[in-house]
Amino acid sequence: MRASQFLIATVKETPADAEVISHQLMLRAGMIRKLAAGLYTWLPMGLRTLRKVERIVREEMDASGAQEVLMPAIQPGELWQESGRWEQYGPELLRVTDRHNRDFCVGPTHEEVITDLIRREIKSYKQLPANFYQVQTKFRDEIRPRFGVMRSREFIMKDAYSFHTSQESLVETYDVMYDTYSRIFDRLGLDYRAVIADNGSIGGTGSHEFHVLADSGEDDIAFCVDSNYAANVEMAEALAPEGPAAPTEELRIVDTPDTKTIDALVNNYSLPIEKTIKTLIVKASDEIDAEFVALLIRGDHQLNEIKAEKQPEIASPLEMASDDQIREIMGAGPGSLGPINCPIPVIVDRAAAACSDFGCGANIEDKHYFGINWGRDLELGRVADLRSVVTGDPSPDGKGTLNIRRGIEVGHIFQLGLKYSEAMNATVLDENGKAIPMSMGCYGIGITRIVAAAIEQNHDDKGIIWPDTLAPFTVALIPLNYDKSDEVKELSDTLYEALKARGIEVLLDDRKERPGVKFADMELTGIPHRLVISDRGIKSGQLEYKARCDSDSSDISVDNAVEELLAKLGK
RNA sequence: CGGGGCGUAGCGCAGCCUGGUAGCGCACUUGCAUGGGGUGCAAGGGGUCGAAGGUUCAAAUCCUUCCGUCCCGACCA
Repeated sequence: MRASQFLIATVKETPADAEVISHQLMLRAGMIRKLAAGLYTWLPMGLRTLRKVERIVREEMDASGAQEVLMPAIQPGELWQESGRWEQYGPELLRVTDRHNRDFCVGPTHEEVITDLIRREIKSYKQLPANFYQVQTKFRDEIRPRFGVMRSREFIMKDAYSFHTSQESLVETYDVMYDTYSRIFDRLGLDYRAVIADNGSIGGTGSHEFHVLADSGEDDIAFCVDSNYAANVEMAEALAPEGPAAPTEELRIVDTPDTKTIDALVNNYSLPIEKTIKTLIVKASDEIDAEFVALLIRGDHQLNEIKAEKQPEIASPLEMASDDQIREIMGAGPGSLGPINCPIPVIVDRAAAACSDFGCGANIEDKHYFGINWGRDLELGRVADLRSVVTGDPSPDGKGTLNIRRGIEVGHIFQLGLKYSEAMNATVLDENGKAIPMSMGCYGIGITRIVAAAIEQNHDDKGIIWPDTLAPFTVALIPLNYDKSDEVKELSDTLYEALKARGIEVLLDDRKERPGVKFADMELTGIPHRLVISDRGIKSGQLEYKARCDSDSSDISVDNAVEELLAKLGK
């Protein structure tokens, strides 16, 4: 491609509304333009990279045995009524009506459509298992679209759906997809983790999210530094520590005016924060004979709502007691609460249960107990895993310690089980001629989001640094004085044609621009290899080559330029 | 949804407080010079100041409403 014939829409200034680096660089490099909130046009420069991501995903999906289909973006509301999601889905589902006033939606996902297709087309167990995928535009009316294509309303997703006669078969395909996804993200050159995920409301048995590690991510990922264990922070189990140690202090009650927070307790009474315990009052579930439950968490730890909601005694969704309710039940306000003389059931976090000689509120205004020990001073209540893991906690797989980083979710694989097939009556006949609902799996990859995630991991102060696999062009030929020097023009054109003939994607920057402009644009857009063609170089017989990711340039001989350049590309 | 910020040329912004008919930088067009890191000089083109209503002799500026857009929030005792 000649740069003079290609829209190079680079800009020097960073648009004011771009917050994260990938969004800034995609705008500055002329990859995307915003049409409206959460809606983006892909310009030629961006689309070339988007297509590369798609191609890698297609190649690996095809290699896994999945078959490509293409389903409509607009879906009949009837199908969503049938699955029950027309009511469940909420305002994120963009609903429209046609001229006959019939309900439709712009598809945020395609379980209903594929299930409808398969129940019509597949009748026998002999046709299973089968896995169908598409690369297609989705629409989700996000509350808050942000970060450019990272969380947009319209986006391109690869979604796949598998069908089975048994759970075993589903797990088999699930494992194949797990490996396929790992290969895809390896080929994309991303630093990622396969994360054990919450099944959420969709139900089912197994689920992994694939997260690209980046500070701009929207999820906290706990992962083991010594093994491949990784989980959403909400999901990671906090193991029980050793303890408690034998008591060394006497129980005593202390006047603690103006001490309503853990910080104040630690600062005013030089108590180590691991020796403090906070008491949270939450609504009880219907299963027990109490209105509220007290949760005990170590002062330096945080309550994990998801874990708490899973406790049978606790109401789900989690609801904290109001200040007034707390005073009424406990006889003291927030900041002075504790387990001693506590009138309501208590659940103790594992780490709190391992504390000795600890301090907490006395259920009397402005008083705390210090030197508390379980067993000696009060009965230990039921112990449970209630807190979120923190950096340095032991890994639940017993193989090292946990680290926590932000992650961008770029893929999700999911064992759906019978949820849709039962709701929509998608059955096949088994060996005995009996109709059974098909087990289903679904597998998504955010194609557009991957482009942004890749930039988050591959950039410097000059711009994007594409790996060869994702770059819009592999080589930039930068002639200096292309319009004035016949020698430069001739050599540039010759090299351009020769490289094209060898299947290399070349951008020949034949624009009538100054060298600095061309260098800056090629660096901003992240083209991984560049070759400068100048009179000076021709005279000396050596052309300057530089890789985008290297700081130094090297020479390539004029006479053997194509072969030497191909060698640099590893071809 | 709650809170906050911002809407002035394609982009980045000033002007608004204290009303008097719009400006700067980049980009764009033309010319000359320059020609290995966003070059210089000169001359140009481009704006219903987000929209509607109001106050006023006069509104980008003050008031009201609406719209758009961005950020933050939706445990911690």
